[in-house]
Amino acid sequence: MPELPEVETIARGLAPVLRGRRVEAVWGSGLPLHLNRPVDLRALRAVAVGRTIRRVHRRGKYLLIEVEEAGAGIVVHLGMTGRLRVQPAEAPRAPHTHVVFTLDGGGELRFADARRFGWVAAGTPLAALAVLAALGPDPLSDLDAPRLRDLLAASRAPVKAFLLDQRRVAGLGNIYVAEALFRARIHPATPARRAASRAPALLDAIRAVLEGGIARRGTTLRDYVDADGNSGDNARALLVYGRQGGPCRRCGALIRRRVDGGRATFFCPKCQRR
DNA sequence: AAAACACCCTGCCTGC
DNA sequence: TGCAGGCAGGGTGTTT
Repeated sequence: MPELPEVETIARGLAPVLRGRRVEAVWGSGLPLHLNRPVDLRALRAVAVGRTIRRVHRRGKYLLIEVEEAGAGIVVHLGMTGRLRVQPAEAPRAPHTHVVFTLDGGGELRFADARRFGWVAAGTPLAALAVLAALGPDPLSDLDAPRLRDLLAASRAPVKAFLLDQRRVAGLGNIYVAEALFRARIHPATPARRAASRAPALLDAIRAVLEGGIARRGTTLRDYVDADGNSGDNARALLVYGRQGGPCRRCGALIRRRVDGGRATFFCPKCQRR
């Protein structure tokens, strides 16, 4: 599932290939993507066609492709099964390919997404997109312990729901939240405001799991591949996610799985007490 | 106002 | 062997 480390890995893989390339055309499958919304091809073409890509980076889980026009660019959200690759134009397109940017020099930037939870949109400028403007601080660059403490203290939500809310902290999904809470020894159902005093440890844990995920090039459970089509290696480093019934690597107790808000939650009942 | 929940989608896996 | 049903969890819109 593309969370911050997976999007970062894709951005790092795409950046050297895309930088300096000119977009010549944009194609769409015609199928709607996220929330049954059609892709606004006209807007994509207006921003991208004839322009040169200057920068490829990430904000939270959003991939940003900036063009030469000041601040303008394309934003891609990978949803659950989205894939972004640069491939030769003559190479066969993967199933569920929905948006294709033709590049000068013969390559194509292709967005494929089996479940169509992802989306692609234009921003003029990117910063004006409401979804980006609403994002909370990036835990690797814009967050410190006092700020996290204040954010936690202001929320009545369970700490797991707090961390999944992109308006609070940007980039965490179900996998890395489970891992971070385990490392910080915080039970997922703990009210956020009661976890505020442990903000320093929680921030350390968040950074450790995200940096580990990036170092291992992302977590591949089933669908995720990087910009080169390679799986990530982080799944073997997971300590609680998907390990229900297995022994805790720290204390040996059996990892539990429960469902909160319709989402699977994994934790060690001994290391993470309420 | 914030929190809880339903919903979109497809592929894979399980159980009958 | 075939098929129904459950599950995966991103974000958003609606309800509580």
